Order: sequence, then structure tokens, then C-alpha cells
Amino acid sequence: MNSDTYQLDETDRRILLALDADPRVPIMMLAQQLGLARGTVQTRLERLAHSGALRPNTSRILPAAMGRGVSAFVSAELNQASLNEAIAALRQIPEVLECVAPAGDTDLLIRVAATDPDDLYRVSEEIRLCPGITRTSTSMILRDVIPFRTTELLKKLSKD
Amino acid sequence: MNSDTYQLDETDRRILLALDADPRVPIMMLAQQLGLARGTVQTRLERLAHSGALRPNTSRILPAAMGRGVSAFVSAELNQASLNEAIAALRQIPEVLECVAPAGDTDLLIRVAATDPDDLYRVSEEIRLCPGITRTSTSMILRDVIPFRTTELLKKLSKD
DNA sequence: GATCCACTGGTCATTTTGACTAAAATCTAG
DNA sequence: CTAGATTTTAGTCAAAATGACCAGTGGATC
Repeated sequence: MNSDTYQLDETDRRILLALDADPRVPIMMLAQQLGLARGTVQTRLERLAHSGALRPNTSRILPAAMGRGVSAFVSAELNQASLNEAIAALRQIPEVLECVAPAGDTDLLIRVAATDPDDLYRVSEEIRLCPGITRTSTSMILRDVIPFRTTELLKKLSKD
Repeated sequence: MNSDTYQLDETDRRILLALDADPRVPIMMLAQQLGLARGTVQTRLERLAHSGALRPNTSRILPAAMGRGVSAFVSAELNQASLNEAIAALRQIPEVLECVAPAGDTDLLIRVAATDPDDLYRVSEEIRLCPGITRTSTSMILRDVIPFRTTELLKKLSKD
């Protein structure tokens, strides 16, 4: 099963929404809250976990609590022949929180966290030195306006 | 207590790292794995939860499992006088997964999820019509190269 | 030397878990 | 419409985990 094929139904969505409020809530409470049998919730949760419909888990720690209060996006252009090496190298850099490949001039958009502007400079240098990367451009994140969420989308699905 | 002041110690990091593997693991198992008394882990977990060091929880569901297989970044320029209205309007759009304010020409960088390119167009239109937003530019995400993670950073802290 | 603090290792009653049932309800296809 | 498949329910069980306690220990700080 993979995320491309598995589609959530209303029950899945309700479970996930409830889990949104507290990810460690006991299954029994969930079942009560949702008016489902415990076994149902238990089965659904197992199915979800194995379905590939969930993002890989990451501790919910804020970079700021690790002294990494300075975040930025680094856009990188690269020699596309060495894409895979570049990615492998980026994966080794702990300050790289995330990386996506967008369409357009920017080949890779990399999210990083640093302790201060100086450290940010160091990290972006480290990225620029990754094999295949030809150019980078760094843009500090001034404010986290809407933190990542899927809740609203889940709610929307439930409505229609 | 807030995320700016609270700093993790080695024990916190070990707990978070263990929680990384399985966010719903029982406290008792955690304590065993880490060689700590149960009470200690219990206290730490409570403290973490109230410290503001954790990101707001979001269900780990992948947009793709909600039929939102098409992701994109929408960069928006705006009349900065109406920043707050713009943000409030964006928050209402379920397809908006995240939004940050970077330094530079782009005032807001908005991450969206859509069902297909057509839907993506609709969403970016919706964003363009938000109060104060003067210009948008949409760039599809071709590949999620490194999914969001803080694990490596946590590990790095533990090393030095 | 006294005080504070976090951690330990222990208790307790209560709740939750995982792994099972069998029966009812719901879906699906011929 | 009906037979078969699948899900959900509601129930069981022993084992484990929970939250809320406790007194005792060891390290810092004053």
C-alpha cells in the first residue's frame, strides 16, 4: 500500500483530527470521543500506520529550542548530472531541515536552521560546497506566519 | 516559559530522539530504553509539552493521501500595510499548508497542496485575491527530496 | 552545613493494551 | 434481490502502562 493509492474515508479523517489535538491520547479515549468501538480505532490506526499515508515522524522540537533560532531558505542551482550526489551530501548536513525540488530556475529549495547569521553563512557555504551545486542564494525567514498544518485540509474534506 | 529561553539538555534530547522512532511509545518503554526512572521521563515529557519547545501538533497525514498530490510554493508580494489581513485570509484557505515571511522580494512564501494542476491554479488565484496581495508566482514542487526533519540536528547537539 | 533540586525506585488503584471472540451491520457484485 | 465478503461492534482475558504519590539519594549552591 502506498500514499498514492490509499484514500482516507470519513472515519480515518475523524481519527486523525482527534489525534491532532493530542498525538499521544490513548486509543480508548479516542474511541469514546468518536463514538466508535475500540477495536475499530485500533484497526484503523494500524492500517494508517502501514498504509504509507503518514509522513515520516519527526520529533516536534522547535529548532529554536535547540538554539537554532535563525531559519532560512537556501535556493541552489546545480549541475543536474550530479543531482543524487548533491542530495546525499545535503542529507549529511544536520542543519538541513528539509529539501524540495521545485520547477523553475531553482533546482533545490533547502530549508536550514542556524544559531545566528554567522552560523547561517557557514551552513550556506557548506551547502554551496556540495558536489554538483553551482550557485546558492540564501534568504532568511523573518517570521513563521502559518506553521505547517494539514488540519484545515482534513476538515475541508469532511465537509464535502 | 517559551521556546526562546528553554534549552534542552542531554536527557531531553535522548527522550526526543527515542520519541522520534515512535511518537506513541509508552513512557515505560522509553524509560527502559534510556535507562531512566519512569518518573523522570514522565516529568520531562510534561515539562517539554508545557515549555513551548514543541511545534504545534499536526496529524502526520500526507496531503497525497487526501488526494492532494500536487504541491507548490506560491510566492506573494503584498502591500505591506495589509499584512495582517492577508495572513488572516490565507489562514482561511485549507490548501495553505504553511506560510513564512522571508527577507527579500518575496513577502510571503506559501506552501499549498492541490488535487491537480487545475486545482493548483484555482488555489493560487484564491491566494492572489487575498486582501493586500498584489502579485503571486507559483512554482510546483516536483519532488520532496528530504522530508522535514529535526533528528539530525538533535543528534548533532548530542555529539558536541 | 543546610537548602534546593532532580533523579531514583518503590507503592497504589485504575485504566489501557493487544489479542482474541461471536454476532450484527454494511458493502458489493452477480 | 441475495449470497458472500468485509467492517464494525461489544464483549472477553491477562498483562502492561498510567498518574499520582512517596521517602531516600546525590549534586550543586549559598
